[in-house]
Amino acid sequence: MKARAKKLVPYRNSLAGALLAAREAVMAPIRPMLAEAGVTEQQWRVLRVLNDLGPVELGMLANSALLFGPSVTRILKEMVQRGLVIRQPNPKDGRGAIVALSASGRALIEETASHTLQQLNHYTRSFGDRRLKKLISELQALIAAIK
Amino acid sequence: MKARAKKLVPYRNSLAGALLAAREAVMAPIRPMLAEAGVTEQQWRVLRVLNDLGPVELGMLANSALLFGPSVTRILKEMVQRGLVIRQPNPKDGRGAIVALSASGRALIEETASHTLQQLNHYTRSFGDRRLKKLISELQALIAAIK
DNA sequence: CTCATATATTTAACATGTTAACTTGTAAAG
DNA sequence: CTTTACAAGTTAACATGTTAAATATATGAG
Repeated sequence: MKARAKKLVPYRNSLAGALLAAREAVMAPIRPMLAEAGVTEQQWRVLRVLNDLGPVELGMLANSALLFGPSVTRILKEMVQRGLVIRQPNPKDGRGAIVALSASGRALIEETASHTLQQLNHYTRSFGDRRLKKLISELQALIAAIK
Repeated sequence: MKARAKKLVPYRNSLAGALLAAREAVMAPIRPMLAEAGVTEQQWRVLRVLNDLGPVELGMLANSALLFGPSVTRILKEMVQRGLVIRQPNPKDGRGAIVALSASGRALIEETASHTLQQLNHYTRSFGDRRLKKLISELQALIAAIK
């Protein structure tokens, strides 16, 4: 018998391992689409969150897009230059800033979403629409349970 | 009437967003434990996979630990120096190498797992043992479905 | 055997993740 | 007011992610 730590299951069967593997499997076909549109996965998250929330402060953006503050600073620097987002000082707070989608950022979302949603359709056909919705709600329930 | 393209849901309700958020929530309490043991999350994945599989080639290790080849090269360089793993040329293939756990690597796993498994217990108590197992198997089914 | 092609790993280059320290502005006692 | 504590972003430093190119060896066709 091979000496193996007693209760550890194989990594792919672990919670963290399954989550990471699933995320990788889901994103693998989507990343090329984002590359086609000229955005990284993180830039895409920023665009989506701005699309969800409208103009927001950087801290809120970072939390919502699951990014760190320094990453947001860096990522926004380029996105502002490319004209995808607009950044303005926060009139309510001299320390902070407000970021919002530009028209061209919005256009990029529209165009790219048409491709990624097609891929999502493929997932729902393979896995089941209801089943996929259930999986997502269970993930959210897990997050709520362990917080 | 033609089927209309579905709209983008809020990022946290998307499949990729829920997977990323769940992974982050699960790992947040575990990362400090790994830091305590002196390993990064990626080094921990390497140790776990070696524990699962025994001595393996680098390519297999990279795939199993969900790492890229260059990352494995870099990570192993330090782990070999620290004596956590042992690296030897592959007698069957002059290009490759074989990596295996050292005794101290195995000891680190044993000790750290006792902490991480305790945290996992907390998850199962909050979320339900059966429910958690079901979630993991659904994640694996999703991976299989979209491959 | 020799050439062409494929595979395993490394190196290099740059983007992002991650933590800590720093800067500036806000808020609240006193 | 002024002092002190806190909060928002940035900068800096280093590890890892990620792709492409380079190196070395293996394999198969002729």
